[in-house]
Amino acid sequence: MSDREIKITFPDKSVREFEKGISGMEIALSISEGLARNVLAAKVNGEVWDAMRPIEKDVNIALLTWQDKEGKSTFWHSTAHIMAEALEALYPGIKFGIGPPIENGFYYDVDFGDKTLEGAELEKIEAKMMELARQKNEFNRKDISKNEALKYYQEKGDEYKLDLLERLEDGTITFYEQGDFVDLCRGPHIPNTGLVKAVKLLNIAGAYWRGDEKNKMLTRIYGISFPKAKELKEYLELLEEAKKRDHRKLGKELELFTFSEKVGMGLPLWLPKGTLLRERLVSFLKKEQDSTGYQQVITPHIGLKALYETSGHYEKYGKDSFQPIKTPHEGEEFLLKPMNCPHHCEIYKSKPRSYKDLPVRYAEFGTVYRYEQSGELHGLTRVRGFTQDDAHIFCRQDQVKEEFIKVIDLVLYVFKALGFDDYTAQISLRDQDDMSKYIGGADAWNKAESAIIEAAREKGLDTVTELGEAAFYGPKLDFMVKDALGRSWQLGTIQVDYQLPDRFELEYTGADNQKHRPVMIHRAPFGSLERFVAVLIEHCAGNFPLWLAPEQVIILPISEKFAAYASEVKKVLDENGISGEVDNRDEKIGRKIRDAEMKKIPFMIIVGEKEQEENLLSFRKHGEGDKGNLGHMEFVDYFKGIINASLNK
RNA sequence: GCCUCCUUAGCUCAGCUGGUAGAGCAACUGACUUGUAAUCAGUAGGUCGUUGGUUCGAUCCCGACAGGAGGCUCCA
Repeated sequence: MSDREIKITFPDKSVREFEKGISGMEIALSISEGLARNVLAAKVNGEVWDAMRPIEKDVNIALLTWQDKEGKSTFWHSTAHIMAEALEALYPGIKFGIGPPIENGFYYDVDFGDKTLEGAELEKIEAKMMELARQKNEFNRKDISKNEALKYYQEKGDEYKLDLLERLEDGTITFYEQGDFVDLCRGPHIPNTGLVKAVKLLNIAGAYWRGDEKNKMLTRIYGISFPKAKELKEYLELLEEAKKRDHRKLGKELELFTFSEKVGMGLPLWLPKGTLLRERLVSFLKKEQDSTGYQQVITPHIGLKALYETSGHYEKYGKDSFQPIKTPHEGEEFLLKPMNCPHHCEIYKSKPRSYKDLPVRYAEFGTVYRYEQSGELHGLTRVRGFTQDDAHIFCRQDQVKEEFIKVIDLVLYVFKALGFDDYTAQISLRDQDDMSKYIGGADAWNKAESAIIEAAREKGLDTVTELGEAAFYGPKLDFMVKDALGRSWQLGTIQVDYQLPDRFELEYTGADNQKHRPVMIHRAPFGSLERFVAVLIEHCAGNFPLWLAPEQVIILPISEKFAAYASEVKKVLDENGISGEVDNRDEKIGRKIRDAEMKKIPFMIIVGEKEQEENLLSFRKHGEGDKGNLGHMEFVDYFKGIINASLNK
């Protein structure tokens, strides 16, 4: 082999020799024209490169197409550049922030100066983008010196790009050029604009430059693009489908909860059916907690301001919270409780504790109130008054890991019983560069963080670690679940806390007859009942597991002549803890079935002449249709069998 | 809190570049007494989110406020 040749290793480990300086695209062409047509980028030694970029040495290569995640990102990133080109053509003089690909599509942050971009203009931009795409302009990569780059943007007067450039090292800077547009960009990009066959700009939003509220707000345009028009259509249909699962829509349709302008935004009103669902969740968890050593406690909804001064919450959140409640007594102030822990600390303090008493586990379905920013409220997932399935475990340092692991087990059991198998476990640690956000010393933080990391590892959890996401008093392990539209929400949470025990001067007497400080673990498997119910609704599209369904069965008499028999059947169900009503409306059976199906009631029991004569019931399963006849108790057994199967550990 | 958009009957939505509104479903009344995803007929229901302004005249145009949607910031 001559030194003009290099060895290329493919994902299947096969090796071929090519001439030095060959590009990913040329390699693709050597395999097949079809592949070459679809190649968007090349992964070279694990790094995504432009397909046209020459390769100068022996490497591993994987050719990326639309099927690959990185292929899609590259495609969307390039589309963002096309959008920028279109915008510059339509609105000369605008300035650009950043324009990255995201999970589904891309965005670009733009400073339009005095102009406000209106939603109606998006179509015009889309049309311009498609026009540019059809020109099949190549994306050209160009190494550029920092000085030259600075000069270019100084002349252009784009302070955002200059801001970005200032943080970059000379020698690592590249420009990408397509058509008449040049952008500071690390790349990579697709070979040419012509690969983009369909574009949809989805919405306009405001976004602060560098995500900092103090900076200017830029206009962010979100969009998505595809290599085939059909795929865009399918994507938009998928979005429509997802909207049907939206808990806000289903919550209204299934009469679970509502909001009232008069009561106030972010303050959910639970309707009877929603309350029943919620109570089932509560008793499910209570039962589990009772058998794992928790004790229920109840504390009031308000507490003296001094309580939260002790806990540190007032200092941290006081000015952004619901303001203190005054009383006729001058100087007396109460706060709506934003969390239950201070109250629980005081319960712990109500009597002397011995090391033999620990761990002590206090659980409360505690309703708390937080003044969330108005723009952040969202259905049941982000509200201003909500109920946490809270508990605080007070234990010795040597019990922390074991307790933490027990809590993880509980959370996983809850998720399993409800069919959440697609969650991520996130370890949230402090931001070491900005300790002003937190209370407590580095030593306590180190201990707390390593306790969480170890426990998660021991349970074999698949975790991601986020720095700077910790609570102000301690690190946490959060369980995140996605909603119908792919947005991630935190459900279960477990937090280790060395600060509150200090602040409340909690103690226990050790075997050495000395006073010691307990460690506190905050935990909530659901997180909050509101958010949990919201995500549950979207997860099952309103088809709740049988044991949770607010209406488990509905009895449908063929005509009013069988109303009496229907009540007999209902009595049997009632006696066996099965909840359901009789549909005595003056309607045909087809209509009653249809309505019950729409209400997503798991079982329909149909009773008419035949059933009455033989003392049977005919039943249907939601979404499945007629399941035949059973005796009353046979049905009860069948029903209970389903529930037991889904709740067994 | 900040950007863009939205708000018409209980619900889902029509309403042609300004002349005080319409459908389907639900509700109510009556007929039908029904066999596995919508029986028929009739009745009633809205100061077009609120509030200023422009106009002879505003659901429609402009402003403010409230609520909602999608983001940003935030999230004990």
